Amino acid sequence: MSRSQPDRRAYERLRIEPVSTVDRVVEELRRAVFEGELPPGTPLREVALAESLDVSRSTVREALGALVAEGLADRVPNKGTQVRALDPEAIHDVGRARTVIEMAGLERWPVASEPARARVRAALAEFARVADTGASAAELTAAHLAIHAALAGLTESPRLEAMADTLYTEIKLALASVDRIRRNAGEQVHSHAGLVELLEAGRTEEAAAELRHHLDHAEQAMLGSLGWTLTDGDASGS
Amino acid sequence: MSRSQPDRRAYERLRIEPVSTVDRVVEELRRAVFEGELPPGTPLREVALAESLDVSRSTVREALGALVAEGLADRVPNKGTQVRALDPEAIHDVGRARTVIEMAGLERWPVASEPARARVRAALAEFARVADTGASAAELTAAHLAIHAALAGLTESPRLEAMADTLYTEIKLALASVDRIRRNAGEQVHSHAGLVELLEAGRTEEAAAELRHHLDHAEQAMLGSLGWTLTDGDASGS
DNA sequence: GATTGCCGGATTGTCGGACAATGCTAGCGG
DNA sequence: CCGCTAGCATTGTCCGACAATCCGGCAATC
Repeated sequence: MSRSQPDRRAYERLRIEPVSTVDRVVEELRRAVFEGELPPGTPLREVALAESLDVSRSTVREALGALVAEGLADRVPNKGTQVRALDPEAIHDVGRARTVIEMAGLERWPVASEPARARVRAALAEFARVADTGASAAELTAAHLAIHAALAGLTESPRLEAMADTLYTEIKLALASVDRIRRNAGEQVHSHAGLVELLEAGRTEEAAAELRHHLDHAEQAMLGSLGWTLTDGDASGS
Repeated sequence: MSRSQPDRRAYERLRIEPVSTVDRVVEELRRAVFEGELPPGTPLREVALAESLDVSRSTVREALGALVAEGLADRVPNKGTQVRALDPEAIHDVGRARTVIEMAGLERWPVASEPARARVRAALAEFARVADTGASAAELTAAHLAIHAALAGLTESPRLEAMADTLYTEIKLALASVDRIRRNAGEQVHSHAGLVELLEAGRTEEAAAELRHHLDHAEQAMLGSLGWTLTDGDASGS
């Protein structure tokens, strides 16, 4: 063994990602979904997409499979694939799940590695910056979720982080329908900053309580924002 | 609305699941992997599989995608798909992740729904029964994992349960290589029974400690059983 | 009038073949 | 010993096709 690698470390961070056609299709669909161009429930027809995107149906099919695996779409055998529609129950479940993971991360603050903690601080700073410069709603939520992702990162478990990521994906999906994101970004920043301060001060208990409160509140806000827009869809006229 | 449905309720429980060809292929591959017919690292060649299973390559491809999503295989672009090989680091991570989820479930014992608690008791009883009748190693681990799945079920969050399931899948995968499952099934039963007793008695703290200890121990046992069997595979003769 | 049987269009599931792009290996020449 | 090149194996993507299934409507039946 031991091929010649004199300066491996210098190149350690270099990475390239091969972009397959499928990847591009997935990316485009993801964008359209998050952008609200494809509202929840929209059927994703294979032939039509293939023609529109000028790729073969096989490619579209594979991309749709990826979307389903990602939680952005639902597939019913022999019926087709649709943009995922989240009901209040799903929102609640996402809330419960992420509470478990983020709380686990938070409790590990004292023993977490320095980079993991730094990531939380960095995410917080970035959120503050974004909130200040008054960015788009999507950017705001992205920055906000980055903080929570950093909290999940405190677990220092790739699997838990990945799980948290899928949850955040669902949240972004739910929020895609709601354009009127709450404007209280300032208050949000303050709340998170307080959370981190408590952590830095070693008052983990209080931080946990704060986080739990925050998550409960966030869930309520989300449900309130879109709870009634999705219940029973009585769109059938006639 | 309200079409005429006089006796809808009578049919409420009826369900059928369409079995697509892809499903069958996935099932067969899963079986082969768990059975050890396809050891970790085995390449899953598309054409060869297609010919062997007498299905088209498209179908195999889709099945492989499902396996990857399930965590049973890894796919490297332009190189192919292989049966997943778990390194010690992965084992450790699975351990951390499931600890978080199962602990969360356990802490919810007092407030969990009755069916959720009943599931734990049932799984425990089943494990004891299986251990008594001296079943196969695979059945034993399945019954064992069912207990832990029931613990995860205490969270009563479908998403967390699903996440736990993928973790258990990985554990089964890792254990597939190890035929010589620890024989101390009796002791295992005892340990879990004690855990549940503590829960029933409301001594949650002690139960948590017990579970944590059990999980740590299990991880050590797994690492010890296969830690050295998977490192560098020097199979190239010539 | 409600239920059932049947038909036609739309869509998905699966197939087979085809070809370019990529990765791997071995041989060739310097 | 090293780099280059050619060749082979395998995957990525495309195309066209057909059966299976779903859905809505319409006629037939009790």
